Amino acid sequence: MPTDARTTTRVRAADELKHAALEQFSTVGFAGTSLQHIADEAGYAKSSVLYHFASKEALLEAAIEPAVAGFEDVLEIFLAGRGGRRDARRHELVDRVVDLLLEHREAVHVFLTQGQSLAELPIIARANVAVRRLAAAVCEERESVDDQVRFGIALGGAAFLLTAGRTFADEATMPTDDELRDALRRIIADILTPAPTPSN
Amino acid sequence: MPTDARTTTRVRAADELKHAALEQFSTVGFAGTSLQHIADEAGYAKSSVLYHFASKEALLEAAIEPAVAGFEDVLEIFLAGRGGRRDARRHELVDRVVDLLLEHREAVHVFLTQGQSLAELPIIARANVAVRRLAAAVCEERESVDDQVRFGIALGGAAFLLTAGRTFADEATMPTDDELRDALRRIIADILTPAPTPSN
DNA sequence: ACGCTAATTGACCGATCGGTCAGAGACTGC
DNA sequence: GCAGTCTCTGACCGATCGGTCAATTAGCGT
Repeated sequence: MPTDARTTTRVRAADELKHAALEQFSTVGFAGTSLQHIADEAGYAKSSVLYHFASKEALLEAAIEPAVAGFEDVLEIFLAGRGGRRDARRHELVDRVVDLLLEHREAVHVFLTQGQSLAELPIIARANVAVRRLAAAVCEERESVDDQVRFGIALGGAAFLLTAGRTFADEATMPTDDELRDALRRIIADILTPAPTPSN
Repeated sequence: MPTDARTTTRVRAADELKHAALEQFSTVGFAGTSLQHIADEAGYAKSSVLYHFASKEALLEAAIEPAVAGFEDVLEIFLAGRGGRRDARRHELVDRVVDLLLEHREAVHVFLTQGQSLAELPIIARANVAVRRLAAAVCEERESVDDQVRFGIALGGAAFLLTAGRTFADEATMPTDDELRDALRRIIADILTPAPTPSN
């Protein structure tokens, strides 16, 4: 059993590597990222990356697993919940998903935009299942084209905004995360509710 | 001056390569795509790719330039237009952008999601400028956080839906492009119009 | 039939890829 | 002080990367 000092050292190195890896995976893609570059960014040698993680795929899994687990948790909470009206439950779901997006924005961007090409990796397959179940839960029995489009735009759009969107943000007008959280909660709930006639 | 047969042959080869390249660039990313794989997909040798295009970067430029030019055109039409109310002009802009997204979905996905990491390439820099100008045009003088978020979600979400979104689409429920066009026009216009009070 | 050019290809180049391995320091418990 | 373990590293491996080049094939006008 390792000592505290050892544990923190090991954990810190692994965390630094995961963080550097996520940044690269979400901007240049998994296939386009080299272990050498990740190591350089984090201040280690390439061999050190493969000491802490068995392979490039294992590093990806370790980096995005918390985000995938978060989606699964949020989904189960929503599916298990019986109390409250449908509106309230859905608002809760949106709030939780927005929190997830803000906390794990890079990881979510990775498995949303590369879920196709990396589908053979178990962790990505898990993420794809979670996203599909989330879509089914949000659209419920209504499976019209509009509902699918609204869900896809809301989820993909939020993920885009929080990562790639920074490319197009004006110089000093970058909103804080709290401003973003507030805006995203309102706007996404708005998008998923198809402009109901006010008396509905 | 080449003959018709020669021209069509040359054009067809270049088009096949551009099409194969776009599919790879939009799914695994520019850095993660190899010329060898592009050549294999299109049925040519790697040397042939570099015969038709001076470099990997030149291939990217040739593949996405029409999409970038389309954005620039749509933007200028919108900025030059004086007639009609603001609503009508904005609806026209949305319709044209949706058409662009449907026609050039892969190219748009490329420069939206990789505009950060490829910013040093001239064609990508051009695309980034066009997107920024489009954002400014849509939000006009109103530069609230909400407006920026709505624009980012609408554009990024639509691009996501049309490419990566297929990963999560249910088996046989894939809508046709015409259904998508119709839904996108209505929903995006809806998203960009911040839930006006009905009597407004 | 001939020469010319466009189109395509395989062989090859240096660099970099993901991954292996033996060993060098650093720190632990004894 | 010493053995043991954890962390980290450079040297090295076969494969693949983007790119060059000379040679081959095919089709054109004359």
